[in-house]
Amino acid sequence: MKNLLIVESPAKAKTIEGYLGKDFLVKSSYGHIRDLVKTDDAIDVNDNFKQKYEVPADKKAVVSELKKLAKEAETVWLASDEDREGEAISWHLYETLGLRDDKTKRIVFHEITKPAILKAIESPRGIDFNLVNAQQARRVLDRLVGFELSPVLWKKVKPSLSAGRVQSVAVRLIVEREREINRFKPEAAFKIVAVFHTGNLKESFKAELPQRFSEVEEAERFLAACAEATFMINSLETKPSKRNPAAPFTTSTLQQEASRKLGFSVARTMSVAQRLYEAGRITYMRTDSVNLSDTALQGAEQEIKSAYGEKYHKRRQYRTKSAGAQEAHEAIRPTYFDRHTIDGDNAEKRLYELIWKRSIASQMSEAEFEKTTAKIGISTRKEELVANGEIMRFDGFLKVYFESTDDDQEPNIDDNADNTLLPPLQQHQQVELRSMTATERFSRPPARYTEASLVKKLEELGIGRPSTYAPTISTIQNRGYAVKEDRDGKPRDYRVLELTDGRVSTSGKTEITGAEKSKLFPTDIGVVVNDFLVEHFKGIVDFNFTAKVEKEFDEIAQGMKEWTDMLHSFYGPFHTEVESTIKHADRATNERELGMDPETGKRVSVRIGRFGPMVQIGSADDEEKPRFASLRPGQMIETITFEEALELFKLPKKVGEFEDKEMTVAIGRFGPYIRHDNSFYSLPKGVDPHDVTTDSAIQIIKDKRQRDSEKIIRVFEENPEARIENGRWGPFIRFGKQNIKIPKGADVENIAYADVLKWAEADDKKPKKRGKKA
DNA sequence: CAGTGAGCGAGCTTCCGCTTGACTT
Repeated sequence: MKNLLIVESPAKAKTIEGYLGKDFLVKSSYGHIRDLVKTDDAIDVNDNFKQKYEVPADKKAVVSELKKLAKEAETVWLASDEDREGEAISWHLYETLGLRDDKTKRIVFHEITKPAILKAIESPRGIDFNLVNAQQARRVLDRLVGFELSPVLWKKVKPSLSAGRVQSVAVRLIVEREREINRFKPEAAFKIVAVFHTGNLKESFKAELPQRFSEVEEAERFLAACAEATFMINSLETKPSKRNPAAPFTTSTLQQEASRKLGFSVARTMSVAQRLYEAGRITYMRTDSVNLSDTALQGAEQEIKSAYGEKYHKRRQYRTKSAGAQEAHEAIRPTYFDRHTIDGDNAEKRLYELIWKRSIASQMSEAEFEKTTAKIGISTRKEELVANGEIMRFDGFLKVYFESTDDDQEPNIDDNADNTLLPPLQQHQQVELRSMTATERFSRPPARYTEASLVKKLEELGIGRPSTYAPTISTIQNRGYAVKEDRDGKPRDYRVLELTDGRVSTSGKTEITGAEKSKLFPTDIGVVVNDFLVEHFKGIVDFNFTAKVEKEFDEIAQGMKEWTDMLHSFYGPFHTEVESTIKHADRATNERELGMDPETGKRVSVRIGRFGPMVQIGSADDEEKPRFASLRPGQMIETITFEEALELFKLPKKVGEFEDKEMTVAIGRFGPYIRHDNSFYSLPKGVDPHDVTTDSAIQIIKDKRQRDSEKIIRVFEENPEARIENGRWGPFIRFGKQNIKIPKGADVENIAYADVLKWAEADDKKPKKRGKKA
């Protein structure tokens, strides 16, 4: 074999092999092949941060194969990515495979196209050790931070916790956003919306007052004045406007759009994209670049011109906005633009179409609009109402794609005065008022993060990389620092003043506010850890810490700074801080005292207990044992009120007997329920668990039994505990507490009791599924 | 789907970034 070329990704290797002739064998390193040993002695801080590396077990096979092939090859081409990590991979390969200078060449390319690769082969270079040193500084700093901070948390908070340059900032963002929301006091103001017509009722249109009234009396006076007024078009202005398409996808923008448009978690987006990439449908999905190769630009142009026509095409090159982008790859795009859709499962199809549309749109002409603004004078007031109309003159890129935004939560009522068509109007024309409303609206707190909007924020801060966004989001949830949840909203009253037929009437309405879907909430442990880190390691969890060290990594990469110098000046003060925190800091807690129990006169306090957040009445020193209750989902130590805490002790509650067995009402993980004879009966929606009486509890139990009995297909004579039932996915066998799947091909009508026993035994031997941690 | 909440202490936990399978459902 003449040439061995090594890239990072096996899918990439396959593609490149097709571009190069028989003289090249193309193989993959599967990312990094070496890492710091997992133990605490990986870095010798007293010997210039000397590192101990090892080939992890799952990389041994790859390394030995590459080693063998490298020995046989005349020339080894190291073609890992052109960024810090890629350069380090080349260096680790060079060292680990025992390569020789005279038969090793380092090449780089930013796109997987034939011309780019051939060109790269014509201009090989050596390994850039400045870049390698920058990566070592990054790697060592992250290890030092993570492996010194985490043990501090084990001592001062609780074992197994973790902290790091990236994850701890992610948690901080969530905690601080939650506090902003808790502190937020909504301000009410009245928004005026009018409907006019031109005299012809069919030609009606909406207009809005730009300013709002904070007092109801002001709004009332305004409406009353309008009742007496005549209205005239004071000015009419028509302006052309344009909208440009968004840049093609990067990892972060793909995660955001897939979250908004398809409802995917960031992890789901990445795994679906990985499948598309491996199937050769899209380019590499972990990228921070918005750049498209010439091949791609040509492909898009050809497809747009043939599918939509010449005037829809406009060649565009985008520039990256995010700091710290390393741009080792292209933007995420389809490999073949003429494939509008692909085969595959539903998720694959939908994600592919999103990528196809976004990429195609990025090379299309702008959409053109004509925006008309009419200002309407009021004879009895000096304010003007404004009506906006918009006509699309040319759809351009909107033919295939429009980008959604994050702020579509809780849309204001009547908020769509924009983007509508206005009837033909003229200056000084009189218009007739049809109706006018003043609606009480409230200012909104900042939005909680979704997984994707948190990724966006991290990217803006330059924290994390395309390959780590999804894992980071998972880590902070797995460690119990944050949870992704839905929360019900609360009703809120608002007032509406209405002017019709010259009279102002007031009515009260109710809306639901604060409902959340799939948002990130901090947990109590997340709050404690965050506050501890902010107090003792302000520098590390500072939002600019990464940006600051990245700047130094860049200087190292340019050969302007010694990587060990940088680490020395960081590690000295950091380590001192770690030592003194271990020695002097108090154990972290967020215990709060809420007051005195009116019944017993004992202290009521909240804190994190062995099994999670809890309320305690009384103390361990008391003669009488203290009482405990766990907090409910959605409740937090920081925000729970005295009343809510006492409420937790009212349940579980005995509500009488039925069939000689006690009935108990409690709230569990899935909501309120009645427990009776070791069975659970959920309360119907809307029933307050405190209001359940003996009679209503019996009724709920009977109802549930009735519903269950309707599901029973057959009870086995041999054993009334064994029966066939209709479940959610069809019939199954209930055998005492065991639920057994009916094997494929079995004749449901003629199952014998012997079959049941056989299947039950087989089912018992199957490994039990791992229970999720609560 | 409960309630549980002491203390002792061996041995363990943990970072970020680059890549996929091997798993289970």
